[in-house]
Amino acid sequence: MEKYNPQAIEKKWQAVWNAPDYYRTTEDDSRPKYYALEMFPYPSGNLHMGHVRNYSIGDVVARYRSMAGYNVLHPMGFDAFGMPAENAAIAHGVKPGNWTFANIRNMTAQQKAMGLAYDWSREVETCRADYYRWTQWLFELFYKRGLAYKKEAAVNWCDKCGTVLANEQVIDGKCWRCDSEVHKKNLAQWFFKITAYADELLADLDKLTGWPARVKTMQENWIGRSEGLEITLDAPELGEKISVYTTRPDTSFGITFLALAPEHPLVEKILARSPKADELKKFVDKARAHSDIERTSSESEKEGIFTGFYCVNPFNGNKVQIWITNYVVFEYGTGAVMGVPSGDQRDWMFAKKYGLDIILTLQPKGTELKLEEMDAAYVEHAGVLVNSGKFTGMDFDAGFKAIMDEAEAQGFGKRKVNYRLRDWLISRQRYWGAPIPVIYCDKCGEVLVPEEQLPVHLPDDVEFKQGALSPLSTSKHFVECTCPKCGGHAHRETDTMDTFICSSWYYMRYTDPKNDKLPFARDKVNYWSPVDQYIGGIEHAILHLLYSRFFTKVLRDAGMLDYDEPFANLLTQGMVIKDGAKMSKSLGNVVSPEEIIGKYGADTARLFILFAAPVERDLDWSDEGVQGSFRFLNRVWRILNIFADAIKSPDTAQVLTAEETALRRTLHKTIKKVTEDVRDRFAFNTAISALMELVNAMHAFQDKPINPTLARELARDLLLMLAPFVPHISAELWSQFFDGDVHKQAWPTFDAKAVVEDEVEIVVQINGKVRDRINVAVGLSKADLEALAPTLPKVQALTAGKQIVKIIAVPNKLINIVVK
RNA sequence: GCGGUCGUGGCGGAAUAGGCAGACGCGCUGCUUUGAGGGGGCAGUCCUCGUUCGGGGGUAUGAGUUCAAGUCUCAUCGACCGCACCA
Repeated sequence: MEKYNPQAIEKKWQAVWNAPDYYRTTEDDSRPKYYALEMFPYPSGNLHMGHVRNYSIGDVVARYRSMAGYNVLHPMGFDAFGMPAENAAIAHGVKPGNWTFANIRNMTAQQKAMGLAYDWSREVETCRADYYRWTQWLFELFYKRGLAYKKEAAVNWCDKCGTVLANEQVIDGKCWRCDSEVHKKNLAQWFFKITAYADELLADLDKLTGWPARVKTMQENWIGRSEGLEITLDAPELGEKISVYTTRPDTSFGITFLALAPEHPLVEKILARSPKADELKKFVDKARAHSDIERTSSESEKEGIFTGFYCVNPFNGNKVQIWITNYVVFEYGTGAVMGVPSGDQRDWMFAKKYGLDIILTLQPKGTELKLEEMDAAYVEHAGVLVNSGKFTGMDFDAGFKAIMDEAEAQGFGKRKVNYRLRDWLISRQRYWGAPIPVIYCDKCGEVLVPEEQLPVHLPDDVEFKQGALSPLSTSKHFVECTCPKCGGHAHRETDTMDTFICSSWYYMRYTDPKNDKLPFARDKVNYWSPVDQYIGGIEHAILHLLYSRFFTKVLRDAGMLDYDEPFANLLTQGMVIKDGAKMSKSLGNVVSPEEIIGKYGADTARLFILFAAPVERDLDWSDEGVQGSFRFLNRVWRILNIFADAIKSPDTAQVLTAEETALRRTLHKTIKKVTEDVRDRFAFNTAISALMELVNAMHAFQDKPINPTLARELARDLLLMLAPFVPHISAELWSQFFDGDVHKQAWPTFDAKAVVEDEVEIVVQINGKVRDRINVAVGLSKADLEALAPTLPKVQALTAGKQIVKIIAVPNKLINIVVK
């Protein structure tokens, strides 16, 4: 018997699979389509275990679907623009392109060494001109649809990366990439108007029945829709009107102060008029200087200063003090907030701290609240209105609505929907990205580069310096240009696009990767889309997954495709952990995939990673566990070699022995379970454990003869089921016993007759405790079981002298006898 | 603070529609095979009392629903994740 030699086998079969047409997929196919997709990687240099896990899961899905009769699209590519390439250029003087392509070559070789079933002819690399040409084209499409605009704003700036960041890329006030603190900077920047789709992005989450609730909740929170009322208050001394936004219009009669953000435009006017301007200015400067972290932390002390000016509550004519505070967020709502201490805990604390008036406007039904006895605001959305003019006595819901109606009727208020979601800041002051295809003409202003002139190529003659602004501005030949409209003097935009734009449409490009007339043809994208199964890490729950949904909706509205959501089903895999922490260089707990594949082979690496944990959960790396997986493959190899003679023998007329019949039953039960686990639940760990049980059962025949027909059936179906998980060893053993290619065979179906047993073990319980097990004919009726139970000797012994109150029988499962 | 997920052997985990808790694997123990480079096969392995048979207990804790609860309900404790002064 030859030894299992994974290195030799894997090389041999990878050579077969690397033939140009082996995995080529076309639309011209009568089978139903299935689009399996893993999030494409950033070409950092080497695959890590997270990649291995991601691709192993995707490969099982793709290979299984292909065997199960689908026309499967399973592509791979690289998210190839981004900072690390540029940092390599700064640190080592390597050209970002050279660095990137070398990494892509290396990682592609590693992916091929994993035996993944990709259609490489569809590979997409976002840093290539034939791809970013269409990224630029799509920018122009957004621009023409009024969804791309430039504006000056206080934006998030990361010093270390030397660029701005989108809100989604700021995590706890820190840069998502380098973890350094982000601060605000006023810059003129390009934005995508994602807020125009806020409502649909929120509403369509309901359509995503194949997404984890967790991800949908995160997106829901991020979009942060709220309904409320915008109220305008007169400030006669200032000759101004101030708008505030509230989600609690029912408390409007309780306004006792008005809080302005330090950035609010009215602050300048107040400073100009106030006798205590110096004092106010000191406060405003201090508040503005605070970092985002300090300002958005709910633990920060709420501070404010009275301006000396008043406005008027339009509901009851009350005089309301105008304060400048450090806790109102300028970017949300109107940047000004009405203060109702009785109904909002922050306002309550603020009022207590500065001794402001408190007016009660709502109290629970049947209870009378007394301000002097309260030590917190009453914040429930229920109760009865008090001190609210003609609305007093109404219950919460009626009062809420009536007050909004009143405000709208009187013209000082308007119902309004607000979102936490802000527009997507897409400019980056970096080199290694798709240039924004805009030209600024001295005469015509902002002009799009004409479509036929795309792509705007990245120039070579740039200087890289740490923290320098927009490297593209150092290229003379890039910056200077003529206006496409008037031919006059002009210069190019020197910012590039956020790489998340590149990755917002790559899965569409896979459907038509060579198209040089359009980003993709409508019929092709419609044929393959939506992605049937998308697989990746939870870290993209908001960023990439929200942006991609936005892109899909915009392109649908532009008539380029005909569906609403890009990813029908989403699987978020867990992390790979070792010694209780995520693998990382700094912790020194990294296990390199190359090392494992070199030692045990790709099949073992794949098998371990799929077996060790359910796909959604974090996976604890275990060197011993890897050995266990290797052991299992050796066991498969050995038992099929032991069966080899039988497998190759002709059929005999002999009927199966009882033991053989039982083994065949195990086989068909396994087929049923593995099929359901893989198809319906992505429960690869339990599918593999079922295969292990089957192989264990086969080992009972290692020393005795086995019926050739059965041996053949076992070998066949076992290899077919193993094929998606461990493609190399399956292909090799298949070629030793059977014709054709295991990966082009149909997935096995179970024989319903073989699964049926004549007898089944029934558990007999007395008062819920197992007291006996009996074998009865399968399907024995409830009535028969109930009649049978009291006659059992063991039951009679244990129930002697007691009264049987009730007998519950569940056919094929159990009997429970209740006694007193 | 708000929202979510989850607590099962020494470890990773299983129990899919409320019906035998601990499948499968790791580790460990014993037996076996001249296998002798991290080899293979078989058996045992939740705790506890009892010689085998068997009895009792057991899924974070406490209550509840039910003939029956790891699974459902409520409370408590703990872990992790997301959002977080959004008015």
